[in-house]
Amino acid sequence: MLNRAPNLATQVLTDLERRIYGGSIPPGTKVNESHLATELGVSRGPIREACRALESERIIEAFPQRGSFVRKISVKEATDLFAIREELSGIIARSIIENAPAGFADQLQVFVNEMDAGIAAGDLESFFPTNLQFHKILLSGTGNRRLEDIFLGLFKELRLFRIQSFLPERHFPDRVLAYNTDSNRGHGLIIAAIRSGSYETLTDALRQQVRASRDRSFQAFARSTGGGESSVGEVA
Amino acid sequence: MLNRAPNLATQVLTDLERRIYGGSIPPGTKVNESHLATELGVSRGPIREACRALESERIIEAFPQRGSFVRKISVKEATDLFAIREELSGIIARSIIENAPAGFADQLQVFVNEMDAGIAAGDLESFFPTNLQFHKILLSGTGNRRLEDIFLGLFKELRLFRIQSFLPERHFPDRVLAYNTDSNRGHGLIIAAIRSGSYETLTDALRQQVRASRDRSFQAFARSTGGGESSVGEVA
DNA sequence: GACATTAAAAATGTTAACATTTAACGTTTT
DNA sequence: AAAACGTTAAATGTTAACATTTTTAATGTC
Repeated sequence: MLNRAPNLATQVLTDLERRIYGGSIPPGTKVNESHLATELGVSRGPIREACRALESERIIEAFPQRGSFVRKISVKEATDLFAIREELSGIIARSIIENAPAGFADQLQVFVNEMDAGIAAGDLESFFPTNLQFHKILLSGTGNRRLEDIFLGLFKELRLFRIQSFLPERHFPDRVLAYNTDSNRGHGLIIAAIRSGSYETLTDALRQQVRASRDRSFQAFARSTGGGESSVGEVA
Repeated sequence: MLNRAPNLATQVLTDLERRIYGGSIPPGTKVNESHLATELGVSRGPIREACRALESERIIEAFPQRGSFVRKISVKEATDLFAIREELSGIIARSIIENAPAGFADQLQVFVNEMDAGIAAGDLESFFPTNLQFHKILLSGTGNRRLEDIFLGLFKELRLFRIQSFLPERHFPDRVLAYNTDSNRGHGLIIAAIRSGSYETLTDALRQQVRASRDRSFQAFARSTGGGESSVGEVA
């Protein structure tokens, strides 16, 4: 195992999250406790604890006596998630304008540059983690810890939805890169809005980012439908 | 154990929640795995799973090698939670007006009547569970499952905050009953707003309910401060 | 009497084994 | 060949025991 967390359950948790958001355990996949335990060199206890946590985070779904499966997000669910994200734009913008420290925009710019570099290098793997980092910092600017958690939860759940669409497009890197380019352009507008100091401008930028993200996601999903049942396997 | 859930961890989870929201395990209390296991007649495995779930739900806080403690909610945190609840009023109102089925208001009225009856009978214990039921039904009217979960999560977390204030007032039942009376009056206004079919009216009613709830909570907290460190014990 | 030291007790972290249920497979039957 | 059955393998649910750490209590010292 890679990290040095205080206990095994937490290590398993972060490792599982990394795999799921990395796409190596796609939605619909069963998480086999014994196999995963053997692979990670731990017993099933910590695995079960990690799965309970992921279940509460709505990342996996557990069926009694059947096992745990990475959740599949339906179009209806994704629509609902995007709607909530959009609705939170106002309070996020207001909180950031009121609470964000000096140099906050510069801090965010670093991640935008990093994502741009990744795009230029044709790197498909690094965008999500860096994007997540960007949003973590962005939300930390609100000073509202709970708002942070809620938004990041929605963000991660929507990642599952995108994976369903993008996995079939893994061999069309240009599409993913185009998606990332658009997304990162939006990040730039958010930073500009923060610099403007205007609550309304930032709200608009955040709402627009959510809408654009939603449209891109649904377009990708529409393209992927047809092979829509997606691959369902078993892991570890 | 009282319920017939599919597995022990789920049973322990619901039992622990009932105890915590019932006030028998107040914020700050440590949850002793061994003691609880003995009391419930199960091993520590299911206990640890339930604790992991409660940790993800932000009900308890786990410190490595130290144990799990029922969370104490600070005034700052409560303020943040109320702010998010208020901000969600718009999308909740809109979703309910658009999606709620016929007879929805009548369905809610049942719980308001039940709470009124409890108040009249001087029952301090039944208000929260029934109030939770009211909000569960109310939120289910949105048709947005995730919005439901987020709101109920905030609602439960705020319950922890209120418990901190109300436990010292346990021997001033009139104060709690006055609180409940005010709260239930707000429920009536929400139902009336739903009947009106106006999105704006319902939004106002929901916002007003949040604000009133916040004010009442902070007043109770202010009264309880001084004995503010609250009782910290250990449980089962 | 307060403080540091140390030994005992208790609590958490972890594992391996057992019990029961579910899934998989081959066989038989129609 | 398809479906139903029974058997076997595998996976989940659960427990009890062990290892390590933390807490508590006792002891001794200043």
